[in-house]
Amino acid sequence: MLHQAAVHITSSRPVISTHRVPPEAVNGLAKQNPLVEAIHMMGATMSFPSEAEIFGEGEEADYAYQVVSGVVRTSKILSDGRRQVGGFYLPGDIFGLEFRDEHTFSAEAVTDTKVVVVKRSMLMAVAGRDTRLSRELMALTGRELRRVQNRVLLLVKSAEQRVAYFLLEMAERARGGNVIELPMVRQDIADYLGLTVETVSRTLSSLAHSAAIELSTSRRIVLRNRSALRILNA
Amino acid sequence: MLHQAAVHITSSRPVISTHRVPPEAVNGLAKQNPLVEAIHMMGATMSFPSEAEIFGEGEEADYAYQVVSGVVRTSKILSDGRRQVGGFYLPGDIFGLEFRDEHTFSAEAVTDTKVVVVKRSMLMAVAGRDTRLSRELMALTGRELRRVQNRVLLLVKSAEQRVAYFLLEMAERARGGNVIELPMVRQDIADYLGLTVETVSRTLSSLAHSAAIELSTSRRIVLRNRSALRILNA
DNA sequence: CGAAACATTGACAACTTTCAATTGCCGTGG
DNA sequence: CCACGGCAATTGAAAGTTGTCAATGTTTCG
Repeated sequence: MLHQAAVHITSSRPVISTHRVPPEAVNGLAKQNPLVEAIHMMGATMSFPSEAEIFGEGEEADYAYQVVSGVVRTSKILSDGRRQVGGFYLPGDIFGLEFRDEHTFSAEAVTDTKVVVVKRSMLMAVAGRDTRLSRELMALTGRELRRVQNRVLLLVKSAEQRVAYFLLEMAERARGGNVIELPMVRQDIADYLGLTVETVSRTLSSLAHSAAIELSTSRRIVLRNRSALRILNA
Repeated sequence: MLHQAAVHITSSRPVISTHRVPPEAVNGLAKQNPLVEAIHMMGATMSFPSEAEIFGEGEEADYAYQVVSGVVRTSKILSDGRRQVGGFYLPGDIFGLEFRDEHTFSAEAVTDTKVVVVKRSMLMAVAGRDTRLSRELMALTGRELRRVQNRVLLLVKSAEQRVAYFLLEMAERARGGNVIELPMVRQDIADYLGLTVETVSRTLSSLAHSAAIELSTSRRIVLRNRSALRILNA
């Protein structure tokens, strides 16, 4: 039952820069979203090197974050030593916003990463006055809840289904068409899907053999037959 | 991979009664909770016989519900025919409140059940004026999110750990001390934990052999050694 | 270039599901 | 009241899936 768990300890310090990032810089979805606007108006940008911790599990959840560039993962170490990855956040995604004073997960940079940080109290204060913002916060929460519920549904499926789902999800979110450049290592994927690295690796190989995907390099995957992947998921 | 799935089809009609239920009637937690007060002020009570559907997956989520008596489960049929149970709701618990217009899960009465129903729009209207209520709604959402996240952590554990967790959770929520009167059948438990009935049954038998629990009848379980169960969870 | 980290593959073990049979429980009707 | 039927629960045996351990191959980066 004990999978190996990859626990990275990095003490790299983040670089804090005070200049403002124009909202348009992020994924183009900035306009018309009051939440994104608010974050960029009031926030400061910070840079984290690969594998650096952005915040720790149990720390006070005083800030909300939005990815500007790079990729972030949230994770939690289970009592048996394994690690569960809560999710991956790509440019434009918001993370770290909690409904209680402690972070449930920790957050780490998967690659060199830039994020915008804003104090939660500030966000809440504005939300008290701006209905659109508070509505947007509700919507964000709803999406987050749905995302976690989908993970529950995912975790009762077979290894093949989980991996197929992961590939389709990444392909859609990263918008690289059929080519996926994975920013994370196999261990991250395994801990996200509740599998071992070996099972993830074997499943990918098997999907490659059945011509559903192509493994150019271990980090670059091409979807050759999306519907085959979707059927697995079905 | 295909477990058997228990799909119950019942066409029993609910009984709608218009009289108000005094808030104190519910679990004693009514006072000081503006959300519970609001529900009972504005809501109507409905009765559902065992296994009746309260709302269906995909239906419009116009109402929020609170259990008065009995037990409710939410569930979803997966494309492969299996069923995933989202959660069990005991007297006092609120369910069916969504952030979008469709229900993600369906809800059924596990036993004969009485619930209070309130229109979501009414709740939201009041929340717009009453800060305490809107704060309570946020808190409820936060708890729900945490609950689902815990289920994610649960589903990556062994069958024994899942069953132990389930027993401890039920014992705590039903407040029967060490005696648990299970309102649901084994299939419900299995679909909640992402296991098969056989595995649940075997695990319970094994826990009974190791003297951690006692199976008086299949519906009545006595916790004999809570710390043994907790260690499994650890 | 070479070491270290990452990824893949194989063989085997452990856990869970599947299929099948049996037992126990409970309500209904004779 | 008891017997019967039906459903729920348990148990057994076998198969399938995933995890574990170990070896080998590959990539990355100083």
